[in-house]
Amino acid sequence: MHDIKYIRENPDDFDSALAKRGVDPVSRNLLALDEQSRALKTELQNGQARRNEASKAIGQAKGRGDEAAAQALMAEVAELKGKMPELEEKERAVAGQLHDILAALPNLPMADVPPGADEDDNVEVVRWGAPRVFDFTVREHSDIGPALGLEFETAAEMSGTRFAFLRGQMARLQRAIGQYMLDQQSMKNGFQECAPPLLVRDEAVFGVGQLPKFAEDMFQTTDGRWLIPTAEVSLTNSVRDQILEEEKLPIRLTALTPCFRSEAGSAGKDTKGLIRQHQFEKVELVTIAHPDHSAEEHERMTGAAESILQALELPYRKMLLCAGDMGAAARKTFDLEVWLPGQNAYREISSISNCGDFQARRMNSRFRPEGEEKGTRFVHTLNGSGLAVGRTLVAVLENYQQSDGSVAIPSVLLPYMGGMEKLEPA
RNA sequence: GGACAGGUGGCAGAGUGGUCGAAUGCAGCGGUCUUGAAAACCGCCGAGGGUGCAAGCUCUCCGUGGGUUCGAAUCCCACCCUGUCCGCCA
Repeated sequence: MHDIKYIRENPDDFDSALAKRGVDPVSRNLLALDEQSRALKTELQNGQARRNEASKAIGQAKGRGDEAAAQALMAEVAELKGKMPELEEKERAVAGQLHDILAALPNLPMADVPPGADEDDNVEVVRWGAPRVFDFTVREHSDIGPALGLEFETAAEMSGTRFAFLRGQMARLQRAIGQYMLDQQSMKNGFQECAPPLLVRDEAVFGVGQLPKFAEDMFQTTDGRWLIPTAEVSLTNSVRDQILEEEKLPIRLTALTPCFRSEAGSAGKDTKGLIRQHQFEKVELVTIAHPDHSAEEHERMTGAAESILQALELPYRKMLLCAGDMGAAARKTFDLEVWLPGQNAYREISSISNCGDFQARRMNSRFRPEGEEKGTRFVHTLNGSGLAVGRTLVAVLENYQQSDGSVAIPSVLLPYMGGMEKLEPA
């Protein structure tokens, strides 16, 4: 949700920032609506002021028993009221139109975000770790997995494609990964552990910018709620409609939850294996930040996600997304891409975004600045995966595979594996 | 699912047709006092919008949306939510 005041003052900056994302100029149209809306408001409010004044006078006239004066005033108000509904409706229509356009526009990319249309224009920032050299033929996780308890057919029977059934040691390893990451983020990186709802209302989804545009990407329950596509929705909405004390910032939250995505637009993409599922687990990070510190929080959060990959000794690269590849709510996004030797490619395992005040405006999340400054300011919100559990499992399987079909357990996960040191084929 | 009670400013909590954007308390801010602090005392203190260079003027908001009325926090209707009890249930 954009600030119409900002657009009023910087229409060209606004258009050129959106142009970076491939959006056609809209400020002229918006400002015309804005002007119309304000003119209608002023006219309407003049009418309301007169009505209020007259109504008060009626009370006073009746109070002193001047029935004639009261009757005259009542007639005046009645006439006034005749034309007000029409004005009201016009004003509402224009304001609604303005709101709808503003609500559908994506966030403005920050100045240091590279231009570009899609992932080909993303910029590599840094590369960490050297891909392991294998002295045998490397396999993909979808080849290694079935002998180790990763069952796709079992799941397909009951749920269809894009679901997996994890059995025995494989289920255990996934749990270990989730537990380890949640422990790190909460105990070491300072994010408060949360267990939020998985079903949320329209407003919550609108607040983080998924609605109205991305309804088809989500699952909806029969009573109209949405299954969260990411815990970002539940965690970020924990401050909706609030005026926070400045000293409470930053608020850093984390949660390990299932995520549900319909993957409507991705038919045929990543159909093999665990990469793209309707249901997957993820450790999410969310920071509610002071606007002056969101950039440094963004770096900090990215570091928190990277620390997991480093501890697991999984090679990765950090990408700065170009304007066209970012999510609608983001102003700047880093992707972490883990090395998958089986696919011979880097694949996204985390996405960390600074949303500025975009979500805060939609959720009405503010804070009261300390000191003499009056009023309130919108907070900044950030979110990132720290990390996606399913894709981490994929990375472990592929990077730690052995020639005999077994998979070694990364040392930091050993305390979570109940004595198991490797996954062995059945 | 059934019955009842409620939803008011950062929080607590008055207010049942006009003088109510709303008593009071707490918290917060400014000041007096004090070596400093506390206490005490004095003052300020909801949010969003329109208009204006500004001071100011003005509009909207008492869960949401409708309605009654010259006038609604207050009356009516619908919906949403919260609490308590009962039923059911992991």
